[in-house]
Amino acid sequence: MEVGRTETGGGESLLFLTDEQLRKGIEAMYFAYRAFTADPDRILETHEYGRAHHRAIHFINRQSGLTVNMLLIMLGVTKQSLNRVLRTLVEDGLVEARIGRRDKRERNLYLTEKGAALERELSDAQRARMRAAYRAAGPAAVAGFRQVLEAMMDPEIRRHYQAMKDGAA
Amino acid sequence: MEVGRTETGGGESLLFLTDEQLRKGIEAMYFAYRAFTADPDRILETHEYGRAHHRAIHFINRQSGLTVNMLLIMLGVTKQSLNRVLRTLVEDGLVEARIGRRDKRERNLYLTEKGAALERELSDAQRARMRAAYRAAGPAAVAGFRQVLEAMMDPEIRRHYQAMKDGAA
DNA sequence: TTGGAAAGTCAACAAGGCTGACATAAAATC
DNA sequence: GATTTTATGTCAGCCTTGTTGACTTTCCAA
Repeated sequence: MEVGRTETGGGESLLFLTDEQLRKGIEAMYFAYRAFTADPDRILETHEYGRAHHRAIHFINRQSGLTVNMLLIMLGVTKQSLNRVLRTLVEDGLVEARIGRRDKRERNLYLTEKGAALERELSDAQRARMRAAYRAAGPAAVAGFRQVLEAMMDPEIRRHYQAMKDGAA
Repeated sequence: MEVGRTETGGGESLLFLTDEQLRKGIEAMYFAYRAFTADPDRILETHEYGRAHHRAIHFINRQSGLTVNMLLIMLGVTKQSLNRVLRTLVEDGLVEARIGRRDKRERNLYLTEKGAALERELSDAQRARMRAAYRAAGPAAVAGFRQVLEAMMDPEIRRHYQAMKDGAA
């Protein structure tokens, strides 16, 4: 609590670590996250889906063929909770669950064309806001934005986040 | 969608606006927000409260004496939803709702000592994570972090966010 | 004095978390 | 080959926190 009100020997200001600065950061996270989810939420309403469906669709699109267990780890929810969501997506023909080749206990998840279409609609909207914010803030700010967010994540999740590469399984 | 893959005439790279960069930003927001709420959530559990109580307590602490209507705007929920939360906080003696001096229809909200104690416990935990992230990323990154988050907010909320000054009503 | 704003309340409902218990198939191990 | 572990699915019930709609009370201001 008494941290950040002095200068280091090296002369680098620590004023950015005052409680007031931290509180502004906390509020910024809260308000920005609300805006961040608002656009997809509006779209989801018209499709009779919720935020949980969006998350599942996002990660299945991101890493086509990932297993239920992997998705569970990414989302950090119980299998019962995920299953409810996943079942409706499969029933509605947005997601296909194929039995694993090597390990037949596993289910590999894929978006159907219909699922991919909804994913595009959702991520277009979300990216539009993110792009506007990025453009307004500029590349240096964006780099800092990403650095702070990464530092805030739980370490295990951060590893998954950093490992996630382009599209393919 | 085809944006960001070229360079401007001025030579400034727009590679930070590619869909892949935007997607990483989206995922970073999601994962970081989850970590951001995890610590307070654990504390709230032991007190039989939820995230909604935390938010109310946060803003009442931040702007002591604010009205129910103002709190409604900050939180972006319905009065019925807020009322349920606020009622338990008043009943449990964490919040005091005083009738407005000028306008007696209004209720000005204040934290009691007990309420302030819980607020401190919650925000200490939340600040600890934020401080660690700030320290790891450094002041320049923090400035960028705040810039991008502000640019992402809805304009009306951003005005409130920027207007909110230190403590007093 | 009356219209409308601020606040409170009741009821009903939905999404999406949770726990616990149990079933099945397949893989892994003894 | 028998047993245990793992991955998945499913049923039932609970909680928090959001929603809508209807209605009341209080009280400022035109």
